[in-house]
Amino acid sequence: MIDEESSTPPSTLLDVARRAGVSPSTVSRILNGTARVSEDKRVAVLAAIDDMHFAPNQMAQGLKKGRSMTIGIVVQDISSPFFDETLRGVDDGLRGKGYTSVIVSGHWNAEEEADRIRLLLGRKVDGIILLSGRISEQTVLHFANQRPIVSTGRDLHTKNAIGFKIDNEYGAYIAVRHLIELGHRRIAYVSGPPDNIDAAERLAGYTRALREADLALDARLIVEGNFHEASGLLAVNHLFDTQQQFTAIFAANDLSAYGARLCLYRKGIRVPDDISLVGFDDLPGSSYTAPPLTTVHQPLYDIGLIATNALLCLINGEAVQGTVPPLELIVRETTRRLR
Amino acid sequence: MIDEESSTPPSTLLDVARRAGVSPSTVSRILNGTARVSEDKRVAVLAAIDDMHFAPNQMAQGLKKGRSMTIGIVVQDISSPFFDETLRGVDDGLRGKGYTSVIVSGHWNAEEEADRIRLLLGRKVDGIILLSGRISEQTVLHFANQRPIVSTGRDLHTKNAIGFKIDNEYGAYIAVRHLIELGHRRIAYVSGPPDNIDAAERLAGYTRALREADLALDARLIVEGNFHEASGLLAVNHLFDTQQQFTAIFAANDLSAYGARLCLYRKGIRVPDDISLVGFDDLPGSSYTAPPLTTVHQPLYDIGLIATNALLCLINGEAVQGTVPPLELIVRETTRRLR
DNA sequence: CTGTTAGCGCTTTCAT
DNA sequence: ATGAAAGCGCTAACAG
Repeated sequence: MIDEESSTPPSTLLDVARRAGVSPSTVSRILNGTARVSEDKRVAVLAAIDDMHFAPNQMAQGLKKGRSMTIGIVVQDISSPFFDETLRGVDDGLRGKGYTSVIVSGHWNAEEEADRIRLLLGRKVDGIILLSGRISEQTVLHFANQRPIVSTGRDLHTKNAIGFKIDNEYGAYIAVRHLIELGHRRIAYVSGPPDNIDAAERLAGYTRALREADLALDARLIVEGNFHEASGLLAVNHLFDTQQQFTAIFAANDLSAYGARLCLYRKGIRVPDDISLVGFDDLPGSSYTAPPLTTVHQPLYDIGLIATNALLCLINGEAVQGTVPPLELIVRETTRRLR
Repeated sequence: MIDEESSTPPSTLLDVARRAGVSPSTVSRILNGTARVSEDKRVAVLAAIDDMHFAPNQMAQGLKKGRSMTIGIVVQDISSPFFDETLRGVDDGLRGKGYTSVIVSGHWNAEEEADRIRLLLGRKVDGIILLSGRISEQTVLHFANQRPIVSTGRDLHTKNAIGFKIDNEYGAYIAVRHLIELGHRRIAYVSGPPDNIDAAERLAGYTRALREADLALDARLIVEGNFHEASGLLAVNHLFDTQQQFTAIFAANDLSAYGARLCLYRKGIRVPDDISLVGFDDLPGSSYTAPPLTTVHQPLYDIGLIATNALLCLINGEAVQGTVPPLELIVRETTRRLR
């Protein structure tokens, strides 16, 4: 291999200064627009920067300024459509602001999550966005006095930590009420993990909708899932194995709705003709399932965007603005009127 | 709000040294295991570190050592199941290695991609993984003499840049051959964007399979898509609008296969009974569509893992190891024998 | 085994 | 308007 292409040692601000025949401070001033510089020097420096391919070393800048221009994002799963949508919002919220994000995963584990936050803090991120965090509010607050934090899934509102929460109970409520309005009386529920707060709230919404309609709550119609496709399939299978009677299924999230739908397909049961199905999340793929899924739309993208703006505000000591749009039922083609 | 919880100014190595009554070098040595230190001092330092909640400033470390312990990942879409799987591989490949990754998106745009790479370089990443890059090989090589790069989608093998390429042509070939073996004669193709190299190669595979089976290539059966769901739906719609006769559809990727499937559903056409369908990618969701999708499995996760290991090798000047497993057809339930 | 010293590349007073 | 100098927090010779 020819070595002439070999690693150019990256040029430094000092190199540029020498080449342009000015002091380092002058170069720095031009770079940051910190002060006026005479036109001739400016031109010389810009030229030098250009043909030396100079780019400031962000680590040096960061060390000096005490700001890394990096924010940390904590997700629970590096590869899930759920987090993806939110990340897209974050990405857009950061665009053009000069910030970069580093994404780490807590893997749905409070222990690991705290660990990753410590890592981010060591990396001197300027702020943290916590998505579906598992750690306690107290822990969040603890970390928050090192760096500002905005978190989803909790209501927080202190000087350096704020949180947005969506109304899971309400979301589940409107989903089930929709089914009831369609004439369904026996509605099965594929739940989320019992230790998950979102799951618990959705269960509460399911319960309330039933109660308000004077429908009996039948525990046999509630099957535990874990938010993944496989659990949806298993859950519905279980419903059939135990010979439950039902005309509709409400799944705690879209992924488990997909699993439920596959189970139904396997059994030759038509959706929505024989059984209605509604999910929760409205993942991007849910408008392209066959048939497209009726589901509760979570403003995932907006949440990412709003959280990012809020964090930027906290970082700059500005007042935080923006609220999360409400949940909304998207009626597509997996539900229909009974009879 | 009570201010007593207010921002603790993060303690520095010097603080620790003072508190433990030793020199900064000693603390550094303990931190890095660089040299032996007497037991009593070690204990004192560790204690100090502990109760001052000290964590080394990575920016300072990085500046000094010239290594940021960060690698950059360039994807084209921050929220796509395709990149997700690969990122999961990268994440696992990095685990426990002390490296953090920063993910940026080129948004399927060569210009922006180059921009993001420059950004990563400015952030002093120790290496870059380029996923489905759009920039020219020359550009990659150019950047590569600043930092090692490993790229997917191209064959590269220089001192500081290596690339892995999957055999798209072969993948498409086995997909179509499967259909032919099942007795299909008129096989429609929903292509990818014509300027996309992967798409072009897949088209070549489709063509070869047809040719080898002495089947005529009918241009009317080839409809342009763009790798997204909507384009799959539109493409198949177009096929019907123009009254084409076909018994099977090969879609250039899973996402467009989903769209195609929805179109078929809308028209009341059964899959696979009336029409067979095969995709390309094997996204995680493809085993949970109804019916589960027959598709060409791309080892996305492995690609991420292997690319990461390769990059780590490049960074440490070690010999690069590992090859990407071959593509493989996963026969599920959207294809069936004709008649 | 341990402390002193000199920077890594940049920004920022402080003079001029 | 511009340069000299100090220093962000850490590591790595170099002495001892």
